[in-house]
Amino acid sequence: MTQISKAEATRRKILETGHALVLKKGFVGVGLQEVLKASGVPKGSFYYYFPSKEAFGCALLQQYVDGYLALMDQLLAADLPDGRTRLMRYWGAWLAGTEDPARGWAEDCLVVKLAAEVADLSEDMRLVLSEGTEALIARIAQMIAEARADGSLPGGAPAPGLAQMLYQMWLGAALLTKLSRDRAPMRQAYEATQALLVCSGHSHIHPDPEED
Amino acid sequence: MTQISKAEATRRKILETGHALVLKKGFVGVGLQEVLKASGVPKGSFYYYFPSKEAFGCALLQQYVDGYLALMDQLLAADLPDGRTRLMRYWGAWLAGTEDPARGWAEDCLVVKLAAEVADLSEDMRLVLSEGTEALIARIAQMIAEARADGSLPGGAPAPGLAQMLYQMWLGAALLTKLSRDRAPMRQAYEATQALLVCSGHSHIHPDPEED
DNA sequence: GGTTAAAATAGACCGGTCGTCTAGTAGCAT
DNA sequence: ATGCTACTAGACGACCGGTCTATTTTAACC
Repeated sequence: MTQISKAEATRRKILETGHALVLKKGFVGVGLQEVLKASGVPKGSFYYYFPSKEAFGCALLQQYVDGYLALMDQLLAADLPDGRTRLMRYWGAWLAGTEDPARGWAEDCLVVKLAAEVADLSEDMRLVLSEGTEALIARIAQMIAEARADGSLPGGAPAPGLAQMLYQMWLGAALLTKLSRDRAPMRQAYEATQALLVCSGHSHIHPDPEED
Repeated sequence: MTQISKAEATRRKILETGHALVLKKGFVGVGLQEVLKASGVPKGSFYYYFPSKEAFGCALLQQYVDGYLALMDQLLAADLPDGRTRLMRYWGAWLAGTEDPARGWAEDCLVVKLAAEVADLSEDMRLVLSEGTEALIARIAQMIAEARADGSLPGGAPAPGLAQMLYQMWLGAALLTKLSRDRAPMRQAYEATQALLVCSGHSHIHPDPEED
């Protein structure tokens, strides 16, 4: 089976190198030539592995969200004291990545880097990212629900809305951190998250927009 | 003095057209040629008005933040029933722009569109945007403080931190809205904002990260 | 070992990139 | 009118963008 995986290995190598490059320079900011050279793959080979740059971008994003979601599931399956700990461990990872302690994983987030660029550029890429975040938010909501079920978190606003709102906040925090080169927004988000989860019983976040 | 303003008018025209184009296609995604053609300005003239594409980008962003901040000051100076109304009017503008009702102004925000791209691309552009958001957050904090002073909003978490947290949330909401083509995140942000402003007395967002 | 199909590559293609340069026009002051 | 500056004009260079066709290398099979 090494023959099959040989091609797959090359494909993966391109994707991997592409990820790193795109994270730094954006999608349109990176040329195929650059990716290929960095991957040690000859230029002519690109269209053997991908039908177009856009398809390459989709694969890149798909691989990323798959990996991310898998990590989430791993966290969901991990046995930890309670649901609240699990949830806060997730947010903590935004601040400081699981392996690399200093560099949080917010600076490595492709959603943060590419969402705005991709949204107007390619419908296919947009969809991959959009569905990815949707699935992610669903998992966060699940975490909240479980934490409430085991009593480690008080009830309050509906979990799905709260999850979305929290994710939004962290997304914005990551963007602002990227922009200001200061981690204060991330810390702010962490503290706000704690506060919101505990006292969300008071703040009614309900899904009807009826009010003046 | 029409001579001076003639050149200035052309410069402004380039900036204006550039704004629209960049908003759709990103900064690196737009070529000078395209901007110039759309502006009706010949290609050779560009380097008379701007020393480089980067400088053009800085001017573009500077013009944008100046305009935005001016709009904020206008809102701050407007006489409205109370501070809370003023503040919520600001957030309301994110949802539905002042003039164009359907299309909220979140889709037209250059910070949302360019922050991630510019942060790694150009230090100069990054700084313009970063200082812009900083000033913006300060004005939001001021609004919160004034609303508390006139009694239309209860006290609670320190205004600067709250302002930053709210802005982050809206930034993330705008990004998610751009990505999903669904305004639900924006509505979510609006409701969460109301809840947070009113019940922030309970949720202590204090700047010490001491707890298990 | 020779045939054949698939995997992988080389390199040309055309158009666009930013930026430079020189020649030229318009408008005003003296 | 002359000279001077502000501004326009577009060709030009070197390079890089994504894409494609033709070609070579590799492996499989009998």
